[in-house]
Amino acid sequence: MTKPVIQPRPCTDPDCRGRHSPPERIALAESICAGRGVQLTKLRRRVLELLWARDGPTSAYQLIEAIKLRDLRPVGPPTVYRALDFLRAQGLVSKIESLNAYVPCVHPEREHERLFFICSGCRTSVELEDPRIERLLAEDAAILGFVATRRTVEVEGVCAQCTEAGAD
Amino acid sequence: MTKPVIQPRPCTDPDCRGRHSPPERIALAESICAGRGVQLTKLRRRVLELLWARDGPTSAYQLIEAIKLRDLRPVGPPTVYRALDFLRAQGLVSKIESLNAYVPCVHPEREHERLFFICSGCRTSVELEDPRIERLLAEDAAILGFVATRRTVEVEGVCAQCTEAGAD
DNA sequence: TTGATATCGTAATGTTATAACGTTTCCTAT
DNA sequence: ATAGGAAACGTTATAACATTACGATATCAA
Repeated sequence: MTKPVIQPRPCTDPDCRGRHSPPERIALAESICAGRGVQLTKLRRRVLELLWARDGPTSAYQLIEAIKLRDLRPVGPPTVYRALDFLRAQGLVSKIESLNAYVPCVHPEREHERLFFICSGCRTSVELEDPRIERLLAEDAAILGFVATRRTVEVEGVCAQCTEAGAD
Repeated sequence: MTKPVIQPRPCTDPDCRGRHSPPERIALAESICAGRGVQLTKLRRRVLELLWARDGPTSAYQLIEAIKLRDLRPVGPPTVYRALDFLRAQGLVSKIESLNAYVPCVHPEREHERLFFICSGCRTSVELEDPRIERLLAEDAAILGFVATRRTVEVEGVCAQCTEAGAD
């Protein structure tokens, strides 16, 4: 049975070949967008960079704040939400529904569904792929005659480090 | 391999023995709460009844509207959110995170995790249990050393009826 | 250059959820 | 019965998240 591919930060995937620094993440995003004929504009790239610069799931309004503080001009909510919509559509960013927050995707070049493990101690999240779960969801959907378009799988709890630290 | 227990409305579970009319749902909730020594107050029961009276996931503010229209006194958001928190804690109601809306649980007496299939055509949802998915999530959590407390599994798409009707 | 399309800016508003604090209700011990 | 305490509820205000609507700008192809 296939082992799930574990992708915390830092990534433990042996296939990564070091594509982990922010510039490399952005370069990968650029190349993906170029290959698809869509534009990773300055603003969209900025939002993606900010997400990578953060420790955990980030709300749209935190992004607005970050841009206000560190950038040229302030932006309004629609501007950031449009950028997030684009990045989500390209699989570069995922929304954590249970937090109303956004995270950059670790391996956008693999067009897989993702699961998220969200620590309530340190407010970080870990992204995983598990094709076995995808298969079961597809099976259940088939039983219902349901045509699936999107999946949300989120597990809330306490990560190993926070458990050790006694925090929660 | 265990088949998932399918629980649409109307329920297809042969073990149900007809516990499906709203009064029976409420009676079941009453007995569960009594058994746990917690109170299903008038307001909490009212919110649960309203959820059962609806066709699909219902927002907190729709509940506030419904109470304003059909009941004695209007209530504020905190009142409804408190009732929802209680009902969720007792497993009588689930929140659909991807919709910010709430649904009554079909079989609260079974204390299982649930998955939801949400139709974007008719805006209804179907609740399922699939222990196999629970097992895989537990396994992935164990690999991460993650202690899980809550799960959210939601599949968005188009249900069989809406597919047939050509709607989407 | 012109027109078409995509992207972004801005103001206003809509929607979802919680904080803070006061009141009521109900149970229990005396 | 009644004082004390806990749980539930009411009320006002505000915080947090997201979208509508419309205009301005940029980009690119014909």
